[in-house]
Amino acid sequence: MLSKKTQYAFRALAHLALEYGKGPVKISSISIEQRIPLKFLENILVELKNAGMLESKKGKGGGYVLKTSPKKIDLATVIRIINGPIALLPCVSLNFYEKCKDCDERTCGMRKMMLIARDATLKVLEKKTLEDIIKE
Amino acid sequence: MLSKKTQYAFRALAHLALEYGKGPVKISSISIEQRIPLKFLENILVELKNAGMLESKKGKGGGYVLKTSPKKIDLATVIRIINGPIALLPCVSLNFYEKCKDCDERTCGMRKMMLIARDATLKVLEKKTLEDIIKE
DNA sequence: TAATATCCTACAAAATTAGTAGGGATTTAT
DNA sequence: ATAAATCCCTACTAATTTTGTAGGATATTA
Repeated sequence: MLSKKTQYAFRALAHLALEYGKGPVKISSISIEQRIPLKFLENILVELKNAGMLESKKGKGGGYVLKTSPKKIDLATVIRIINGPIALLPCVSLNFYEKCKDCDERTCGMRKMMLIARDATLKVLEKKTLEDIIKE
Repeated sequence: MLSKKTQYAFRALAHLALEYGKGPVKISSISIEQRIPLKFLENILVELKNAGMLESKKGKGGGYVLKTSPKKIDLATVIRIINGPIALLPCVSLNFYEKCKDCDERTCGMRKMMLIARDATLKVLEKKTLEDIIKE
């Protein structure tokens, strides 16, 4: 399951997607309109910014904007930044890979199945974007 | 990601699948061979039993057996028993559904995307079984 | 220089996960 | 009947992760 933090991230990003092209949006207004705790949201937006998904501007008139079009921001990328791995096991994760102790990867049946599951999930999450979320 | 407990569960079930038809297997021998903490494994096996996946026998010569053929035990069922929901959001879970507060389910774009992702994942996890895990 | 806003570090509370302890209940063998 | 073997139940503890909060530093604008 996605953490609450990740759900907040998606709400904030959807908000920014709707304002895309209209200039910076303040954290505080996202916080209020999306009902997300202000300071928690700050952390989230900084993380997204550090990951290269957002740009920020300080001072009056400042705020956050999406760095690229909502069409180009896919859901898998967002999840990886805030939530972590998408795969069900570390040993089948593309971006957070960790070898498992006691199994031989070439023959491990569990791993094979989890690879298939991962691919099926990724095929969706890498194709769908913020655009898909906001379009009614 | 699957919890460590769930990974233990799969290892224990794969073990039982390999012994399927050969009589009960003791917790202690699963614990040793699969390197799973004994008391923790006890909890896991009782849960699987209470969920109807295993049968147990007490006393000498006792232990656990799969209640049905490894072919009939799919991965989604195991995950739901030990790990919980497979969906990425409570509002798109079939077995652990919870309504989300601030969204209209008919129009929520996030929900639509997560439904598609869930279906893709489930299609794999409901089709693959313990048999698939143990067959080399 | 004052106001506005993001950014940084650190902490704290709550929830979940992982594992342990100790003994009770049931079955089998002697 | 009794002892041994084995699962089963309740409760606790420890570790980790999640969900925040606090307070101020830094940058920008007017």
